[in-house]
Amino acid sequence: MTSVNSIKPAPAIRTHNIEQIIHAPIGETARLCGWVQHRRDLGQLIFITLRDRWGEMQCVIDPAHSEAAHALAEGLRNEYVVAFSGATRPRPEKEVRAYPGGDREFLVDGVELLTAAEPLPFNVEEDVKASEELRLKYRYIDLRRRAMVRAMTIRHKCVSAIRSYLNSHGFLEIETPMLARATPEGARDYVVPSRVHPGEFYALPQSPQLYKQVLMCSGLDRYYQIARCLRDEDLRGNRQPEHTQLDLEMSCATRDELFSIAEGAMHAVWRECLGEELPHPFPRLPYREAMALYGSDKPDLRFGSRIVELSGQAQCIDAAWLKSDLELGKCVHGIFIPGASLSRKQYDEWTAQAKELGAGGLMTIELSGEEPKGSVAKFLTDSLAFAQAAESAEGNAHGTWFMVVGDTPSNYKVLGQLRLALGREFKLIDEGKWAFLWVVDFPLYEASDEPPYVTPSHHPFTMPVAEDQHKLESEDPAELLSIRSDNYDLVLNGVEMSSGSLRINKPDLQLKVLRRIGLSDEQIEDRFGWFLGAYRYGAPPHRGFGQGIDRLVMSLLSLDNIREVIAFPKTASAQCPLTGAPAPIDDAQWSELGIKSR
RNA sequence: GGGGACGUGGUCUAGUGGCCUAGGAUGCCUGCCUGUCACGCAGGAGGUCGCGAGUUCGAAUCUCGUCGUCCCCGCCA
Repeated sequence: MTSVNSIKPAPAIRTHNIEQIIHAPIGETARLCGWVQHRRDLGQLIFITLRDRWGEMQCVIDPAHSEAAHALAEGLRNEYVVAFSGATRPRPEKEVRAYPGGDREFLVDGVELLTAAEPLPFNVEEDVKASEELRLKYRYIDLRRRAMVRAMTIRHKCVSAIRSYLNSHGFLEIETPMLARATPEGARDYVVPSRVHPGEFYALPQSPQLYKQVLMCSGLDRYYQIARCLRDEDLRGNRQPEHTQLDLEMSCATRDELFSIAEGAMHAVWRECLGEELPHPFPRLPYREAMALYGSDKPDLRFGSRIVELSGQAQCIDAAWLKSDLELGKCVHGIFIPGASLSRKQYDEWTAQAKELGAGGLMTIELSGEEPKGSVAKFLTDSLAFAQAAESAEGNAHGTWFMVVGDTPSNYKVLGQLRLALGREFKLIDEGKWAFLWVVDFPLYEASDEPPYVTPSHHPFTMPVAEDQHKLESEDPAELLSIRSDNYDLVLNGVEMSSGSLRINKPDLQLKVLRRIGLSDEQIEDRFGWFLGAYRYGAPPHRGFGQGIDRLVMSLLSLDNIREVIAFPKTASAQCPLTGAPAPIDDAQWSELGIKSR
């Protein structure tokens, strides 16, 4: 019998990766492996840029140094996988470059071709020219690009920073099933047929929401999971059928304690991924104020130009149509855009946009010059009022007021949208800024078009505040809409990053809320009976949130397309160009599953 | 479900009724070249203009349909 010790270790395929050889002392002997990024054949001398995940190294093959290596190197082509043995040496002084490893080159004395490559469907270059469809079809090539390696690396660091932060704060990472039970409401489910139970189906989880609440009932107390969430809905630039979420839940925690954990995780991520320190603590804004000041439940705080009520100042606008609107009880709201000055054509374009958003029209007063200009300037009896309002809103009276008249919620909506568009147009947004904030105290319900004309603004497991719980019995939508809850979103630069709440932990209250969304007792028992059961045997107060990891990584990298941060994403029609999924299954599978095709 | 944009050698693109036998760049192939780094120079191969129908003497170009991609609205508790 051969002793373990008698087997000699195989010689190394690779001794250094490129990052290591870049940082090794010059003169280091090594064997490098990588892809031929580029070959520059000068006839005698051949230069090859060798690429691996960590970097690039210029390799020199000199026939005067090694005839054999040179003969082999002549046959190398782009994206061949090779092993070069040799040693680094300093570059001639004139040839030194500023990039990493630009002070040295790798003089090759042995070339081994590990695998040849056919000519590629597109070039591996940073300024990629191939269409996105082609990049996805050959994703394994696209992922060789530095930008993609960076995205995958940052994504890894982000998740890893979150894990290590939460692990050190007493959280357990617990996996929950992918083969789950369909729940009514919400998004459409992806469904998986059961072979063992013909005609019955699992649903892939839209989120681990119910499982994590049950884990709290089990007393696991602090749970998190980097969880895949699946929803069969139409896609967008920042939406995929499967996305990854930091799902977290904690028992017996105040809102402040939960925020401190969430903020700590964000601090860890920014430190690990970008080496930046975020402000502490993140500002908080009640939902009601967010709507009144920014016309949005996810305001972009990278610039000002808040919404201001100008009904008083509007008395100085002597126009009959405006007076009659004000007498009808309508309000004037406006935002002041410092530095903005509009041509007639631009004014018409902004007016068209305001009308599309539901405004009757758009009033402007430009305060940049001697005399006020703008659409209602000629009706002004006193421009000082608007100058003062601009001064107190923005500390600046050079710019333009954009104003609408109407009922307050509609004004907020229009100005909230205009604010973002104007902020972009007039370059008010500080792109280098990370404007985190908590939007808190969302109402339990928001208005809906269908009976009962309200829908949960977060989800039906959110705790209504105690004093408002009696209103759950009401049939009046206005009454229902006034129910408050301990419900919060984390917003970054105008994008919703996470969403959470204090959960209901009393079975009778949970039952009431589920009835409220229009479910019969029978449906509730059938679909949520198991969940309510968990609540009957001792459910602690608990709260948590879910945070979109894809969006987080997009923010870290300043990308606006979710596909750029996912290794193998789906197209807008939910297909995978690489594998061809989804695809038909064969007849045997149909019959084995006991289901029929339409 | 609705709306919009796009589809031309491997890749990116020019071409808006005849001047197109479809131009360029890059990649690929051949040759030359010892300090290149998007190497350079010379030559070469490579296209039924997404697919189908129609209008026209004539269609990459106009019309309709269809397929695919992207974006927006709906949808996404």
